[in-house]
Amino acid sequence: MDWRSVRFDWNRARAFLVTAEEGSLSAAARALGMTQPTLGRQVSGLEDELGVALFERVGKGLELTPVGIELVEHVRNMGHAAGQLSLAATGRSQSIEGSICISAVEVTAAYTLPPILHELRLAEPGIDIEVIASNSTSDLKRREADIAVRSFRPNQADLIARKLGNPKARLYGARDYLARLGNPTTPEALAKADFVGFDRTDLLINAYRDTFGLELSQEQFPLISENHLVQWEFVKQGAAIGVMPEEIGDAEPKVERALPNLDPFVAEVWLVVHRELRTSPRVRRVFDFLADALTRELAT
Amino acid sequence: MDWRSVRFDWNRARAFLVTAEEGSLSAAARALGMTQPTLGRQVSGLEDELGVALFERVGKGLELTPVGIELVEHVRNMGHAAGQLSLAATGRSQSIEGSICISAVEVTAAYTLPPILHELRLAEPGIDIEVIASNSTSDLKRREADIAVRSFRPNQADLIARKLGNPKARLYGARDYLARLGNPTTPEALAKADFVGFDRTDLLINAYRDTFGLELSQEQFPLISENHLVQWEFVKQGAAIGVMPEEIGDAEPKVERALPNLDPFVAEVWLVVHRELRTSPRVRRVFDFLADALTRELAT
DNA sequence: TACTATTCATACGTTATCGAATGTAAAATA
DNA sequence: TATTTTACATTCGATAACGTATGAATAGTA
Repeated sequence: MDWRSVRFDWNRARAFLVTAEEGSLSAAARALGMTQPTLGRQVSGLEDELGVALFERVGKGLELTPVGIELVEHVRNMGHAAGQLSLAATGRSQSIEGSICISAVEVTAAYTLPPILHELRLAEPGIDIEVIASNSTSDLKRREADIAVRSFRPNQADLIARKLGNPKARLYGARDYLARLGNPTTPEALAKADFVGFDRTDLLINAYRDTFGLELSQEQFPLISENHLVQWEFVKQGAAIGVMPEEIGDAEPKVERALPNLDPFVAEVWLVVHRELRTSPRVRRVFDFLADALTRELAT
Repeated sequence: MDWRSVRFDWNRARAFLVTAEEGSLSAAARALGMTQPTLGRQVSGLEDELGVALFERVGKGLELTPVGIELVEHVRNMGHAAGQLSLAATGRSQSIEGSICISAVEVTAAYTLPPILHELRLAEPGIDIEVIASNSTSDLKRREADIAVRSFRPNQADLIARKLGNPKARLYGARDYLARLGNPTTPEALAKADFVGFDRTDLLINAYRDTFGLELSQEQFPLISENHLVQWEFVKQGAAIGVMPEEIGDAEPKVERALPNLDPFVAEVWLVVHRELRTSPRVRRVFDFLADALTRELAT
């Protein structure tokens, strides 16, 4: 076998890949945890090494040359294989120490996980933990996280999911806000209040009607935020009615259940991990710990 | 996009790949033009980085662990993509300067190419040339060489081939050796001589019968060498009869044609290049130069 | 058994690479 | 138009990687 064609600096190929995908050296540097000069040197080093111009320096920013567009396909293949390698290696790693990344929706990340993860840190000081708080369903297959807490069963084949329970979500409002509304006891009475929502689509209105029997209109959603934590702050400050899991809503003294007799919304909680990672002692340890803690949390 | 999974040192992956394929750190170091301590550091660095044991240090030499066997598949994919990248980049490189690698059978490499390549060096001082002299049909698709001189039309789709001519090969023997045989003038008389051959299979005997009408037996091939240059030395020293292209055989004063009236063996000469590399000015320059020079050589 | 030829591991001086700081230039913003 | 933001290029000291030299251990051979 002859290795002439693989002798070039592979790290420079990585720099090229990330730079091309991110669109700038600075963004690539942020993504890789390196500095912009380093990325710049590596990319131009690759250009010299291959004898081609990959980027065109056009004022501020870079732009792929036609040659660069053609070659980025190949570094993308390299990157894909590198990702597979990393995935398989993490799965086969037998060391309990290292870092792990958990993805969860904002409310879970902010209110549910911290005490659990604190316990985990005490039990396993060698494990470093990173939490990604995002309502977007981050893709485990792309290694954005090692473990994810989800509210639905993922349908991807390579993912292993365990259902932890059925948390109940209820309507909450600040005590003074509910008082101002006259402490409504029927859906019809509450339907005159303001509500917080994720966006301005009809999905939320339909969900309120189907779940709680509340007939609401677009005008009753004056406060919109994609961020559930921001929504909750609005609720706590008495600006509107919002939805929260029981465990979190009941623990907040400023608010109380609106229409406590109403049937709650029954959600699901799934703990998800990539099949490849399941065999790693570290991932398994965290997965089992989370599963245990969250199950207990939901049982109360 | 999240790049956590590609943050590991890709050069270490390359070190792992070549070490696994070559079987030892020392061999990998030779193949990559690095030193053995460097490769050793890179491999163990990757092991630390991934948290897995890739090799088992067993006495002399390394042995892949089960995990290593599994992971080498992925670095092989990386290596394949890296090779594709290098190939495409070389093809797109617009710089005439750089190195180029030419593969040819030993006789061509030793006698035909040197004067031609000397001329080329004078015309293009910026091009460094490497010649691989090998009778094995080195694979252009694996980038063992950029350009190859072949005696047959390659049938791989990605290769571009140009036929340069039909060199004639004849039987030669040292003058004193032919005199000792009584200067044979018929195939029957020459068939009592000794011959040199590539191996001990029947292919050569059949070729002698079909081409020159010589009925030979295994016993008449006391001198065997895979190396055509070694064969030629045997012929020059009067040890046996051998085959050579006319241009080379006639230029050697120590030998003369055996049975000069016999029809020569008509061979073919093809110049071959990978389709991807054809667009490179450097490769194209060398290709055209070689094609021109070899065509003139064969016309004389 | 002694010898040779490999192999991988270690120590140390040198080189090359990296990151922090700074400069420059082009968009976006006001 | 002045200002801010964002991006790439350059410089220089610190650091990490490399190569040379050497040692230890193993497998093959006389």
